[in-house]
Amino acid sequence: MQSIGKLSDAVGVKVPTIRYYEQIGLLPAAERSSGNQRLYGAQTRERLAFIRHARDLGFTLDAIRELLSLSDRPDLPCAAADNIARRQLQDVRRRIARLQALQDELERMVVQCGHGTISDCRVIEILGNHALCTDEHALAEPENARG
Amino acid sequence: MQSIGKLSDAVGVKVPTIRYYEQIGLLPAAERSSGNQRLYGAQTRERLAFIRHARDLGFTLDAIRELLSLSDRPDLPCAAADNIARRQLQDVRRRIARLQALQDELERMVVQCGHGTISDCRVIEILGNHALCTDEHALAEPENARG
DNA sequence: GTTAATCCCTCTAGCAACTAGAGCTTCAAG
DNA sequence: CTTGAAGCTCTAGTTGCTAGAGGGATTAAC
Repeated sequence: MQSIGKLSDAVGVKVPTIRYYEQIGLLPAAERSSGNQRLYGAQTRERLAFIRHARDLGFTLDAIRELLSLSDRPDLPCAAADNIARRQLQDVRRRIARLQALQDELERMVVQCGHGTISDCRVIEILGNHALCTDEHALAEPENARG
Repeated sequence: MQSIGKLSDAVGVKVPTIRYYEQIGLLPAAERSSGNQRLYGAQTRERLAFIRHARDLGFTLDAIRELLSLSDRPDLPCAAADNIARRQLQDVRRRIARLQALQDELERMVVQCGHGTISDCRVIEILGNHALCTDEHALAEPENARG
């Protein structure tokens, strides 16, 4: 059994974050030592590694909760988990496309800098102008919850 | 001059969000009608459109504040802006790299999913197992402030 | 010219997903 | 057996919004 600090080091999730995950029910309430300190076994460590990895990949805690509940019932069809992944993939592709456009503009700006003033740069114009957006971007539904 | 509601519809930013941007100083204090309601002209509308797109691209409000400080002073020599632009570009490149790794992994998941039950599905396994990560992903520095 | 619907106002409180700090207890190394 | 790190609980702060209460303004219909 590991202390919370060792678990933190092993998995790469900060101590308060682990406690937070327990608090919101993503991790089960940990066993306690005689002195009331949390103790973790392999199972919880794996679960935490799963959570950490999914967070790194941009999954919300709600999506992770969903995935974890699925993994507890492996007899269900795969489609549910697949749907979550597909939704994430769509979002990621959209973000990459937009960032690519911005990267192009910023690169051009940096190149052009040194030959004039900011007013020559098109970054502001590009970002302010709907007409210059890609179709994908222009049609994007209102985005939220990126907090 | 537009009411806040029309502006909201035109730009695709919710009314309370516009007021919030004013509150934190991203937008100037709006003109008011005789009845104390906010009125907006083309200039603020463009500024808001800029903010919206930059947010869509994943920039923090602080980064946007910086970019806006460029457009607020287009007479500055590019040398002054060069630094900011380069830093933003670095950030964009890092973002793209991370998202690309994420995209690859999600694509792999979706391909491998789709037959059978969750027990056959590798989404859970892939997310739980660091060894299956791409190098890029495995080496990613801890991400934060996504909340 | 009034009434109803719909906007708009300010203010406070809440969300996700943490993070930081205070003030105290427990553990492990020397 | 001390001392310093690590743990505990609790509260409050962060970012970027979002929702609601309780009221005033504007507009469209009658």
